[in-house]
Amino acid sequence: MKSKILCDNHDYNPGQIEPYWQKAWQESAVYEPDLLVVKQPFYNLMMFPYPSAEGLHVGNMYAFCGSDIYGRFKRMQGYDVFEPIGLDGFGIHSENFALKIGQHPKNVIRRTEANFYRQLHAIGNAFDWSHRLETYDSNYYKWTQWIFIQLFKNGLAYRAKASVNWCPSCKTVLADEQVINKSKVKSQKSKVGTRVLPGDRQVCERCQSPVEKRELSQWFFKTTAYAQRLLDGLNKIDWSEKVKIAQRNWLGRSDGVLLKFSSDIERDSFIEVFTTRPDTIYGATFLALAPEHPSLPLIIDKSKGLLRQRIREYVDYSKNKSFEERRIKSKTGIKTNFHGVNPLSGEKVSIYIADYVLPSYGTGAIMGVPAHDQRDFEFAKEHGIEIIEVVSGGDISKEAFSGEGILVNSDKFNGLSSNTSIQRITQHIKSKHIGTTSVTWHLRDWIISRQRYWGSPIPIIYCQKCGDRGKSWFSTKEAKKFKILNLKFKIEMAGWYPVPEKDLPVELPYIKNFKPTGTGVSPLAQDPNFVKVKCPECGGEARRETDVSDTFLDSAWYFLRYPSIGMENGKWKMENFPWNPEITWKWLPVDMYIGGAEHSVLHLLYSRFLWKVFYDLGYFDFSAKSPKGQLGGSAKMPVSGWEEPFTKFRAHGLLISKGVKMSKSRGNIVTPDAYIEKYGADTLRCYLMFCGRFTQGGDFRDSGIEGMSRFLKRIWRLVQKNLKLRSFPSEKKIENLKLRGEAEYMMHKTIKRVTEDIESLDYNTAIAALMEWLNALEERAVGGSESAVGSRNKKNLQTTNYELVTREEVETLLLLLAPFAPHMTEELWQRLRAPINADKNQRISADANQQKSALWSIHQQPWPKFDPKLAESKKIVLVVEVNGRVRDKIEVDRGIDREEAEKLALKSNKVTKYLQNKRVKRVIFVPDKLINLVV
RNA sequence: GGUCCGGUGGUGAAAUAGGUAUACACGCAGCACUUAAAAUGCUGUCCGCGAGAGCGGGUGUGGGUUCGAGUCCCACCCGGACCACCA
Repeated sequence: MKSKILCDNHDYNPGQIEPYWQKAWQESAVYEPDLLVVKQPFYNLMMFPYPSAEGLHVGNMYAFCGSDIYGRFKRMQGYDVFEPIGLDGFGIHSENFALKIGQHPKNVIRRTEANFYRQLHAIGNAFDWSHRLETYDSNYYKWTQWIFIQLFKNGLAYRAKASVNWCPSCKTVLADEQVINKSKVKSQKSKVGTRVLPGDRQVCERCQSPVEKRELSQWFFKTTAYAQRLLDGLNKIDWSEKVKIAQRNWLGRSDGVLLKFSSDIERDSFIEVFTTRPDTIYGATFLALAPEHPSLPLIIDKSKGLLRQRIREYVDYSKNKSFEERRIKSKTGIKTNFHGVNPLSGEKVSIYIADYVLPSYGTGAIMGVPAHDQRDFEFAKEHGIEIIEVVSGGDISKEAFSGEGILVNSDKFNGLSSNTSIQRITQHIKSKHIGTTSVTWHLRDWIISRQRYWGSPIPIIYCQKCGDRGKSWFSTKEAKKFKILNLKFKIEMAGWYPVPEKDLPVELPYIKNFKPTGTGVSPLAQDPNFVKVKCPECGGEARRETDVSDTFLDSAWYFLRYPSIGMENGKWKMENFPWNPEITWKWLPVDMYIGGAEHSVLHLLYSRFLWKVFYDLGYFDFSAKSPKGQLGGSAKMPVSGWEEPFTKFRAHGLLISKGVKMSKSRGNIVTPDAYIEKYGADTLRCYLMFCGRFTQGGDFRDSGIEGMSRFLKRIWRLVQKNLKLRSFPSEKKIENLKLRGEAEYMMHKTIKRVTEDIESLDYNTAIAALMEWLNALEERAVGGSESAVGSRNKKNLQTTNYELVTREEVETLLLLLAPFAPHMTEELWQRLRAPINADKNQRISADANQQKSALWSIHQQPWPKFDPKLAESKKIVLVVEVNGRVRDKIEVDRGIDREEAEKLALKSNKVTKYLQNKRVKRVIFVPDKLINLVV
């Protein structure tokens, strides 16, 4: 390592300092803990970016810096912090960007990768660059494919027909997250008076055409099998409450009953419905089936003449209807000639087909209770169906009453409250065997397939020959080791085989015309060399699956991969298993995860799902008996156990610009590069964190950053002058100076505030605390007050006021600021620590040996400690109120008792003026805060 | 329509087991330094009345609880985020 030459200029020059220390840190691996050896692992993770656009904007930097500050803080607290970084480069975002600029994704990604990593270096985060990963690297997606295969073999990945979002203009399937509400678009364009109305259009994010539905065969992951555990697990983890709520809502557990209405469609047939309101069953005056309901073919078959024709037309019409039409407010539907019988009232009710009934929720059929459900109410009005009130409390002539009330028109349940009757009726239904209690979820299975190019090819092979004979992987010898007992599943999967694991990865071929085809087939289908493959079972001609997997699959496990990268040891080799057992045991689950709230329900839910699958499949079983190998090193005992991947998660707020959200369409995206160039990364980092509370976001304005620049310059000057003006021969003495009084209190108070504020991510107030302390230190330096420090040479004091700031204070200030401004504090720290050349009375550069010593950097120093007693002032301002109004403030000793406080309060003229000789009826005394005299 | 979060000076924002509202910073004004400007430093800066001490008002609106409410409760208005015909 070359000798470090410390910059000796007086001026703060971030352009010179920052690259210098970034290089030095990397050369001596300050941020690269030995994952196998270190004792106190702390996995500090931030959501990795998708390099889709023109580069990182300050919103991204905001998130990364916030995470980095926490990691640096933890490192100084003695943890061995691992803070990896990578790129989520596969997926529609990146592909769309490539389409937009008319270049191939494989070429674009090389440029964006370089640009992203350049920006990520420039911001000065404590990344461990030796563990980076890119999801589009075949060394990575090999294992994404492997994961797909494990799910397939365990019956958790299956193929089925499903309606998906289809954009007729872009001619492609869209992910759910690419379908947006038109009203949103409007309100973005003109802020004036647009309101979000119900039933707004669902449009394509890119071209704004209305999105349609299409029935396509898709691969699914069975997330619904884990619904209950995904819900239960939320209680074990320390996450932002709003994210937990969002997940609970998305999982959407509804408790209700499944109820059978006997029907005359066929002999002994029935229509089953789900309801959460069994108390309203007596008011069910019709049944409505989704057009996709399984009994539709039979109904059409058994209907006659014109009606048959009309039902068929209606079903076709609604199935192909765009979302826009189907979401329209009017409730369309058609009456069949069939009937059901209300199992409680015994009334005969008509069966309708109505497309406001969703096929994918509940049973795809509902009992219509117009009096107590608004949608049913509208439908009944339109179709002249009887409306019977069974819960009193509303006015059902105007609208449905969905609240709770007292039951009427409900036979023997009349007079009961909704709550009681729900229990009683449910009991009744169960005892009569006409229904059961049931749980329905909003969560649906995860559609994995994407008919796009830029993704990980789904590693599955289809063999027509085997399929015709009803054979599949599930009829192979290997499959017997797995417990897939569902016969129907085996039949449905006929012809499908996973790619043999030894053949992974299935490389994404270079396809010149990577544009979405519009035929519902991925562009990969164009490449015969890719498609043509031998059947792994019969050896005959077969074809590959040409869809790629959803990019959310790539990002659902990346954090498991990071620590293992480049860590081949013992029995574990990268090509054997995706994560090193020893390392994984030691480093996972993630200790702190920071990311955007926009991923509350997608990424964070998918990650939890996969993790639970891995757990069930024994991939975290690293015990000696496990086939995965023996365990070594010291393991951490995760607080949340091994069933959750992220022990702690905090959502950062949204950084807005000039009052509104940053977006391309508004043209208010701020890129960090120019700011780093002008002010330096440290200033930008501090300013970003000062904009507002980290978990709530902030407003980025150019004017504000100037103030932060001033703050850092003042720190620089304080330390620099303190260093320069200090006479070296007496340095020893200065070091021994003891703080006392106000100065001591200020220091301990500031350490306390900064420590607590960083822990709770309130970085803005942590910086404010540092500013307040700096103000106090400067005041002392300029004012020359002697009282703050121990005995001093008075003569010396006149010329060297900056010496009034002690070494201890200067060092503490730098340590507290280090997570926020890592480069500048490092430079000043090294200057303070540089040895002195006695002859020249100058500091000399630290040499290579010194900096090679294990803990040379400021970022490796222990975090300052505070004494809780010293962090409290000796004196406090006691507020004196009369009848709850502030009348005086008196300075008293901390810990003053009630009697003493009252005595002092009554001495104050300002107070007695308001008492006017009236008798004090009551005295409220809040220790060390206030005394309130009530007259 | 649902769920959640927020609404505090000219601006970004502090302060919640109920206890000094506006910390910290920006901006602005005045002053110092300068030939001048920049930079820097100092002083002032919630609003109204007042020369001043001081008095009164004030945390989206209207009520309530309390000795005391930015904070808790009820109703409403506005903004944002996420979800959305979920039975």
